[in-house]
Formats: sequence, structure tokens, C-alpha cells
Amino acid sequence: MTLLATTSSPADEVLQEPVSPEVRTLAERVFHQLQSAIVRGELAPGSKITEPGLSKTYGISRGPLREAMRRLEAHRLIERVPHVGARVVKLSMKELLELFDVREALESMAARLAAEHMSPEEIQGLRDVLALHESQGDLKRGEAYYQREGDLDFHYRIVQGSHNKMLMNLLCDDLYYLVRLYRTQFSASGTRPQRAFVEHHRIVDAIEAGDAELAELLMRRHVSASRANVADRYAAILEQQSTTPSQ
Amino acid sequence: MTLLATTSSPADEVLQEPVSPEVRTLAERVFHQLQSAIVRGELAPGSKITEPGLSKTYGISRGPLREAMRRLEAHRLIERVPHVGARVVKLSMKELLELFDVREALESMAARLAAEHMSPEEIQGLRDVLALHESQGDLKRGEAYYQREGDLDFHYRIVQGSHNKMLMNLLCDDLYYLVRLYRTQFSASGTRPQRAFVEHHRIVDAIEAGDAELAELLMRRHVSASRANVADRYAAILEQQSTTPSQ
DNA sequence: GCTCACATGATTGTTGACATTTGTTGCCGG
DNA sequence: CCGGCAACAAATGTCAACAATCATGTGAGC
Repeated sequence: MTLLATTSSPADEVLQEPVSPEVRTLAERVFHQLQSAIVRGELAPGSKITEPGLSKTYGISRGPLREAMRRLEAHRLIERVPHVGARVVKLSMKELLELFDVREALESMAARLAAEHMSPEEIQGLRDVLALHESQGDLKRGEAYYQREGDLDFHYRIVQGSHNKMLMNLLCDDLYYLVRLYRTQFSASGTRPQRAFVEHHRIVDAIEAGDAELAELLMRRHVSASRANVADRYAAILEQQSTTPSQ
Repeated sequence: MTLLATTSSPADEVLQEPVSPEVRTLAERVFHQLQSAIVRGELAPGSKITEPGLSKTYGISRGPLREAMRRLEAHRLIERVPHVGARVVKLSMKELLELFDVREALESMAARLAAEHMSPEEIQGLRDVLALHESQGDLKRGEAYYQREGDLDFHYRIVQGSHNKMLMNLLCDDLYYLVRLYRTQFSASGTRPQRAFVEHHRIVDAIEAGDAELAELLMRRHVSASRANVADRYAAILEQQSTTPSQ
């Protein structure tokens, strides 16, 4: 609620940013702004959100703001309780692992459908993304921030390639924002870059070969390995905390 | 928009139905009422929804009604376009098959997690549901209406048994309402009762044995078979239509 | 006779104010 | 000194009115 005015000062906005094609209404704009602010960590997880505060911050009335907040709630980025208020969602490790299970189920299905339905042009685009990541990976080995964002692009394209609108909505509109939120929340500098690269390549190979079963299996292992990686890191952190207790 | 006043006349409602435990606000109540009306087919799919009309029908202002409609949109029961209006969602066969793919992915994962996490009490409850269905199945063989609703109860309990809140929200709060809507929309008298019974039993067996892999596989085949059944019926309808064209 | 432009109508988006509920602070009693 | 109760304040829920936008229907022009 404090460090909001970084990208756009809310006062002097007079139809200034037609960034998205479908931002015709105030509620839409504020929704996207709030979504970005939450995902980027500008709104601290767990912090309370007050309607008058935000309405004054963004210079709009409470009506559109409530609509934006309702959409944020639908996307599971904030949590509301009636007559009490709303606060930014704070993912626990348990919920993060749950998210990985859901991703494993949905993305493996997406890979299967992508292997069946993806067009040659889409596959080529996928290879381009992979090549771009590889060149970036050559430049900065350890630095994995951009690579992680690119990782999401990779998964994003495969979901698009499934040609299943419901799957696309679920993953791209709902879950991926939670994934981004988790990354800012846990400051997870994704390790294991080379291994992920190899897995990505093999997935694309399977998709290009039209091997739906293999693509599904590989994607499943890929997400599962990512989940295991996170779980291991968490266990290590717990271990470290128990070794050197701060209290 | 016409045949609404079947269950409750909206005029004389004065805190009459505390059906759900968390229906403290007007928007919540109207949301559940509209949800029920849509799923039961009382609001025709594809029909246009007008805010003043509904607000007058339910005797509330447009504020809470807009909030309810926003929630319906999030649950994919209505579709809105800015400055134009909203209409009840009309599932096409393509979208229905997409829904089955998503269910296959999520419910197979749910079965796997259920096999790992379900408590003996929950498994016993699952067996009770199955026994109830079987006794009902003895009574009315062809009649599959209650059996289909029970089918959803069965799947519902397995999802609950996964102990994965995100999965529960996705399936029970979002997709299952679409499944119900489809049933009213296509008037799908679910056939293949015996086979589904057998599949249900084997799934419970696998869960009770703690065989996660098998439970997942069986659930996957179960949903896939259901999908194939629907697809076949649809193909048959198309065949019939092309044979005896009404135009 | 057809097409395009314009005006009309209704509907949605937005706003500010009012009612209700909740969380808190201070006080009283045990 | 601690627990319960009551009044206050803030935030949420709700409402009615205003403004902007889009669909519809009519008329003129080609």
C-alpha cells in the first residue's frame, strides 16, 4: 500500500496507457495494475487491503475498485472475508506444493494435447524460445531470473499449443500468476538450469515427433522435478534454521 | 429470465433461507440463487442477462447484483463483454470435450493423492456412497438421473480425499458446476451405468490398497471412457441429423 | 431499392452517500 | 490485576442517481 507509485502516478492518468487491448474500463485497468503490483511484490503478501485506501491511491471510486478486487479474489491473489476485509494472499509451503501438483496434472495434459495439435509454426516458435534461452544461459550461468521468466514463457507456449481454451484459462490466467507470486515471495532463484534446459529440449522433441505419451511423461517429470527441487530447498532451509536458531 | 419464481419468490424473502453457512451478504445469496438457476436450466443458456431486470427480479440493487455476476463470470457460468452485457454460457461440444480433458487431468491426480492421503474413515464413507448407489441402481436400472448426481458425489468425495485445497477449489467450485450445467443443457441421460459402477469400485479398491499409480490410471480411464461415451453419442446425433435433415 | 449516417433508446460503467457490521478502546466489576 | 461489557470508530455492504457507451431504428442520399 506504500510503494505503489513506481510505474504510474495515479493522479495524472487520463487514458494514458492502452497497454492491453481490452482495458476499456476502469475496473479492468485497476485490476491489471493491482495484479502486477501483487505479483511484483510491491504489495506485501499478507498485508491488509483497504478499499478507501486503494480508491484514494488510484484516484477512482470504490465501485470499480471492488470489482477489481473481486476479480483478484477469483484469481486467488487476494483473500476476502465478509465484513472484515481483504489481504494479499500469502502462500505457505504446503499450498505451494499443492500448486505444483495441480501444475503437474494440467501441464502434462497440455503437453499431451500439444503433441497432438500443435502446428509446425508453433513448434518452430517453441524452438526459437528455447534457442533464445540457451543463448541467454550461455551469457549468465548462475543468474536465473530471466531464465525463470523464460521458463514460464516456454510453459506458456505449450499450453497455448494444446488448443484447449479451458486449459489455457486455468493455467495462464490463474495458476501462472500464483507461480510468479511465489517466486517473488520465496525469492526462489531457480537453480538446476542445465537440467531444465535438457528437459525442455526433450519435451519439444517429443512434441515435434507427435509422441503424445512421451511428451506427457516428460512434462510430468519436469514439473515433478521442479517440485522436488523446491521441497528439497525448503527442507534445507528448515534444517539450517533448526541448526542456528535465531531465537 | 422468465421462469425464475419456482423455488422462491424473490419479493417476500426476508432472510428466509440460511441454507449455506456463509451466506451473510446479499451478493452471496444472489450468487448462489443465480448459480442454482443457471445450473438447473431455469436460465436458458445463451439468454441475455440484464442488470436492471435481475435487480428488480431479486429485489436488490445493482451493486450486489453486479458483484454476484462478477463471481458467476469467474466461475465461467456467464460471459460478459464490456458495455454490451452478459449472457448465460452456452457450452459447445468442443468446449465440453475440453472440459473432459481438464477433468481427466485433475481427477486422475486427485485419485492418486487420495490413495496416498485418504483416511480410513473417508474411505469407508466412499464405500457407503457406492453401496447407496448400488441399491438405487437395483431399483431403477435405466433411470440414471439420481445415479448421475451420485456419480458427482463420488467424484466429489475423492477430490476431498486428495486433501489438496487448490484441487478441491478448482474441481468442486468451478468445473463441477459446468458439468452439471452441461447435463441440463444436453439433457444427457447418462448411460452405461453398470460399467461406471464397476469402474468406481475398482478405483476405491485401489485407493484402499494405497496404490496411487493404479488409482490414478483407473480414474483416468474412467473419465476418458465417459468422454468417449459423450463423443460417441454426439457423433450418433450428428449422424441422425444428417440422415433426417429437418430443414 | 440499397447503403450509410444520425438520432433515439436502453444498458452498462461510475460515483457519492447511507446503513450495517466488525474491531478496538476504555471503563467497570470481580 | 484480569476478564467482561459497552460505546466509539473504521471499514464493508448497499443503495439510488449520473454519465458514457453501444445497439436499434429511422430517414436521407445515391
